Amino acid sequence: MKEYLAKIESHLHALDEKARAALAEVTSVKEYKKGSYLLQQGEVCKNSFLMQRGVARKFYLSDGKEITTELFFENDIAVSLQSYTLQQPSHEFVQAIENVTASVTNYQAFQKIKKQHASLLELDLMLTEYYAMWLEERLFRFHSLDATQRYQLLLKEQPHFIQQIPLTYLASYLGISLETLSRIRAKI
Amino acid sequence: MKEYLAKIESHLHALDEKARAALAEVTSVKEYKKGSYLLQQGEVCKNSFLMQRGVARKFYLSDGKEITTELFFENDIAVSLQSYTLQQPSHEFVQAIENVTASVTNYQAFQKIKKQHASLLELDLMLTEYYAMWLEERLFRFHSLDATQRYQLLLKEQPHFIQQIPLTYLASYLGISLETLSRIRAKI
DNA sequence: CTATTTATTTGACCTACGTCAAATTTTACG
DNA sequence: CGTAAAATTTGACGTAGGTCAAATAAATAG
Repeated sequence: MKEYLAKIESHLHALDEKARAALAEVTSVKEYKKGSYLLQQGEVCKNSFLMQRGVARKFYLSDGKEITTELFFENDIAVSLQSYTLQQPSHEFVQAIENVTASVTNYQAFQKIKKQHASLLELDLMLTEYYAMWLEERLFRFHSLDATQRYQLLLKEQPHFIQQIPLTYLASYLGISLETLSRIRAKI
Repeated sequence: MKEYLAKIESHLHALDEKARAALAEVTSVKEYKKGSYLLQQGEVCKNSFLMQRGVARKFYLSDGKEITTELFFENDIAVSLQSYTLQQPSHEFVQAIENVTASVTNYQAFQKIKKQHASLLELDLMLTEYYAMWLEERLFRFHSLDATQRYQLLLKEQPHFIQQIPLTYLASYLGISLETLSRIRAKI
């Protein structure tokens, strides 16, 4: 699955000049202060955010509790897929955990240039496939691994998570309570 | 999200003659007996299966236990996404629960015609987006609903599941044990 | 029909993890 | 710095849902 990222990367580098220019045209760089929102619940996700710097998270509210569903680092693309794809109000928030610099691409504009550049359409497909595989993997982990195993795996794969992400977000990302995560860490 | 299915449907109907012909060319109808496998673990998923008739399920083995991750009915597309996308050996099985008739489309051939018909590429993207949204929804349910709520929701949305699917598969699809599902049903 | 397998229910018990509450540590800021 | 606020740890206890085992019930074969 990691190798698919490499494939996407190389597809990106192989984009022809015109496609690249078209993409640049509909994209602009923006800054978000720590704690601010790239997307709010109820708002339509009109942009995708290619993270250039900083960390963000996606979460929704369930019973007033924040459930963090994704963490975004450099080169990740932050969107609420459902809101973005359907252009409907989002259930999710996207929030900067640290100051964020992102390449912001407008949905409508991107839709338009995908019609003109099949290579961008291909890129979009690859990214979506990758995200779907990532979701499958996440589902697998919830199903088949216990809290400790999930934590250890995350630790192994993404050691930087632990440095930069407050425990609260980490715990909810792992689908466990704050207290349980603390105990797991004490144990290991 | 349901409305996106309608959009896909209408995109499908609006396909130009050539794209439609190209698709037909790389597709053939096949039959699978109840209990037989459309895809085995270890095998590369070289085809997608558009279900025309019958029911199938996708599952993997965890500790020798079968975890059912998806159920396929008429008009669903059965694949192992990871194996299909990466063209690598599958972790998952796809098995006919009842006799199945499916439109079988070859991966390589489809890749080729997507290059010639942007409308097919668009179709592929829409299907993948839909699947990703479906996975997000599934994840949400595991996270935020308890066993009873998950069962009731499934019951409401897909009443035919209950008729046609053995309890074992249903339980594992819902992420609960056979016994718990039985107790839930007794209770309601 | 009867027998044998297979699916479902029921019961007893267990455990991973949640919740609530208090203690402690760390961080941020006047 | 010192103090308030936020984050993390620790403890006590509850519970949803798992596991194992046995009892029925339903399906299928002979």
